[in-house]
This record gives sequence, C-alpha cells and structure tokens, in this order.
Amino acid sequence: MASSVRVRFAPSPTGYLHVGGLRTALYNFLFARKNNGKFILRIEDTDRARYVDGAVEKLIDALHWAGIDYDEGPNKNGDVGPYIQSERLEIYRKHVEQLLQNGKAYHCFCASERLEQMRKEMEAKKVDVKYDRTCLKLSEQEIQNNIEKKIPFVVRMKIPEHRTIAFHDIVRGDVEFQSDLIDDQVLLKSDGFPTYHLAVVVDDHLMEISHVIRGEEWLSSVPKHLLLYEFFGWEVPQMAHLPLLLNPDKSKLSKRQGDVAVEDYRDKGYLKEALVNFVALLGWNPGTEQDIFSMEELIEQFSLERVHKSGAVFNLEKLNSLNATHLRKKSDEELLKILKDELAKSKFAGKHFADEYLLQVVTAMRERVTFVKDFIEQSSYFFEAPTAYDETAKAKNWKPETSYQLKLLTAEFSKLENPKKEDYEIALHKTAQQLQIGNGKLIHGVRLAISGVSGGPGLYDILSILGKEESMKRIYTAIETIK
RNA sequence: GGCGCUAUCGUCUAAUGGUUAGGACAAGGCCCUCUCAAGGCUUAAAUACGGGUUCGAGCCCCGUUAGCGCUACCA
Repeated sequence: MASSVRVRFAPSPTGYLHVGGLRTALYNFLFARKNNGKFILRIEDTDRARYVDGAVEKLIDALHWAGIDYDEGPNKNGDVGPYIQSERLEIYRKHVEQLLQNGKAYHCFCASERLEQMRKEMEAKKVDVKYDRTCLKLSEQEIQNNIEKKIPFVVRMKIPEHRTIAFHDIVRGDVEFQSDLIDDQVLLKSDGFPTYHLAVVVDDHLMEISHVIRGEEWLSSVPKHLLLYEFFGWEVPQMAHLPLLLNPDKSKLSKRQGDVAVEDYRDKGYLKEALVNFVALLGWNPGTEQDIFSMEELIEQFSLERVHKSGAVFNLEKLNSLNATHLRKKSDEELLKILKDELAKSKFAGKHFADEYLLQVVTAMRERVTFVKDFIEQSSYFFEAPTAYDETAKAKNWKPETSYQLKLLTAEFSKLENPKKEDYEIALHKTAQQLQIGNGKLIHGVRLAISGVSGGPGLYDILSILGKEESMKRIYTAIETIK
C-alpha cells in the first residue's frame, strides 16, 4: 500500500457525545474502514477549565454503543500514543521551543485585561481585531527578566505578512485566505497547556494522520494550521470539512432546541442502527435511491466525494421513521430480548412473562411500533388488564345493548376448549348471527372490553394471546364497569 | 463590522450543460381491513433574486439577498 489511510476523531471531553460528533466520528470511521485504514480516537482535553469527570469513559461508551470502534486511542495504545492530549504536554512544549528558536513564535506577557481593552478599542475604530504585537518588540533581555519575575506569559505564533494561503478541501474545493487578517494565535497558554491549534497540528503529524475530517466550524482555522505545518516543515494532511448539523430554525444544532447527546437518544429508546443510518444521511448519500443502510452497507458505499456542502437540519420525524424501519428489520427473537430489557425497566418489572407469551406479543405488535417501549405503552393490555377505557371508543362502540351481546358471546366462548385464534372467530361469528348483527359491531365491543382501547392487532390475535380465561374475565369486568 | 462557507419541495436529498427536476420523511386521498398499523397505489409540494456565458443553465461566471461558521490563554 502506497499511502495508508489514518483518520481520527478528536472530541473534547464535555461529558457526552454530541450527535454532530457522532456524525463526524462515523464519517471518519466509515472512511477508514472503506479504505482499510486506521481510525484513531484522540481526546482533546487541553482546556482545564472545562474538565468533566468521567467524560472520556462516557464518550467511549457512546461510540461503542453506536458500533464505532477505534483502532488506536485511550486504552488501546498504538505506536504513537498517548492519545490523551493532557498526557502529551512535554511534546507540545518541545515543539513550541523549536518555534521560539526559529523565530516563528514569541513570548507574550500581555494581561488578558489589556487584551480585552485593546480589542474593544479596535472594534470601536472598526479595524480588524487582532493582537497588536506589543510583545514582539521585547528584547531578549526584557523577555528573560519577565520570565524571571514570574510574569505569566503565553507563546504566540508569528503570522507572516502579505501571504495568500490557499488549500484544497475535499468537500469544499479550493479555499483562500489572506494572512494579514489572521491573528497571532496563542499556541501555548500560560498554564503550560497548548491551545487547540498547536495540539491538533502536532498530534495529527505525529500520529501520521492522512485525512483530517471534521466539522465546518474549523474551516476558518485551517490557514493557521497550514502555517504551522510550514513552520515545522511537515507535510499537510488532506482536509475535508463537513457541513454542520442544524436546529429546525437552521442555527447550529444546540442543546436549547432539543436533545443533542447520543446518550439522550439511546435512553429514549432509539436503535443505534436508526441513529447511525440517520446521521449518515445528514450530509451524505450514495447517489442511489437507497435510504435504509446497515453499517456494513455504509462502509461499502461511503465516499468523501459525495459529502455535500450545505448544513442539514436534524429532523426527528425522519429519525422516528427510520427507527420503526430498523425495528421491523429485527427478528422476533432479537425483539424479544430488547423487550425483556425494556420490561425490566418498566412498571411491570416485578411480573413474570414467559418468552413464548412475549414472542406472541412481539409478532402481533411489531408492525405497529416505532420504539420498543411502544410494545409496553401502546399495548399495556398484554401486561395488565385495562385500568381504564378509552372515552371516545366507549362513546362510539359501547351501546346500551353491548353488555347483553357480550354476555351471549362469553357463553359461546365458555364452550371452547383450548381455543385457537380461529375458534374465537367462529364463536364470534356464530354469536353475531344469532343476534343478527354484523361481526364488526361485536368486535369493537370486545376489543374495548379486553384492551381498553380501540386500536391494535387483530381481535382474534389479542384473544388468543390473552387466552380464554383472561379474556372472559376482562369482558365480565367491562360489563360491570362501563356504563 | 471583518473573513470564510452555503443556497433544489416543510425536512433529508438526487439530477455534475439537454429529465415531464427523481426519491425518502411528513401531509392529503384511494385500496386492503374488525380497529390501529404495515403494505400497495396516488395527490400536492422546490431550483432565493437579478444579470451574464451558451443553441440550451438547478448545474458555469458576476452581483444581490439570506442563513450559518470563525473572529478567546474554548474546542
């Protein structure tokens, strides 16, 4: 292999995995798998103020849940670790030292208050806001004195003047910036931690990253990074900047307008297959009319060239529909397993249901649910007798004569021995004939009596799942209860 | 404000100079039917605007507008 593909997902540990992050991670993962490359997870925790306990574990959990596993990263050391930036401080320090010696960077002792003041003034004067290079004029001696006096300092990048910085982005095409508009970016903070810009360049190079695939919010930072590659004399990886995920009002997807954490969707009962399928299609499609994908199919068909440029609204309706589709693709046995897990978390946790019984519920309901929890919420009557009767169904389907009709029906039911679905049907038809009414009349009443609602699986299915005893008991209860 | 990016049905998107501008979700209708679904069929729904280039523009160019991103010792 001439050039091997190595990509990375480099989130900062905020305590949860953002769905936009999931999409970025997924595209990186797909690209790596498709090209027999490596997918690396790197933790960008260079902001001590934002430290969140246990965040890395949560991140890894969420990724793993989604079916995105990394080849190198925390707890999976390759040759170029460590993969957590706070453990690489010495590496950054050395590189900053090199830049300092080459005159590509300089110490800055300006207090943040002064900088803030400066920016305000610049803004008022409507000139481009950037550092005024006060500290660039410091002599070697002054710098030494300041350091000895323990005045806090940062190290800034010295941006060259009058340069046009151009590069080719795989999804955006050719992009150009003028160096004169770029600020002398801080590379090393006063606490000794690197900023994103330094760390990302150093790590991407040291970790031999071939393609940088990340969100569009980084596009404006690319020229700084390019300059850094040049200062170090390093080869620049390929760039691909992904379109943003948007709120319904088209602003950048945010917490304020709904759930953004992968964990939220997981906890709400979304299937990983659906979430992955959904985010994959937010910004990419294979050009065919296929819209349901397994992870394998995504790997097979993914390409960066087909990622497009404009932002995509994160639309729940589509996700829901995808969830229902992926749910229906599962076998009864798989659904049984998930249903049992769900049941254990529900108010029916204390009750025992035989697998055989649950399997019948799955078969009856699988075409009617969007979420696994719908098995329980939409058809709770399989787990307990109705505790109430739907008012509109009552008004529509429960007439003064219904009690009498159902009594007649139960009489017919009581004659049945080990009835099957068909036996209930025959018995009901017989009763309807006797009463000289349509089957429908009877059916709706029975349905209400045994389920409490007006919708659901075929009546005879419900009857045979519930069984003769339970069904009759519920009919008696309804006769007594419904007025 | 400056810089950058973007612009096809309500939403996700297809069409990479020649199509009745296609599909999916959502919405409406019909079929099926004991109900609710599922499924099948079907209707409505888009090239932001203005100029070019071209025999021909959703596609190329310029401008306008709008949206978004960046403009931190945050990532």
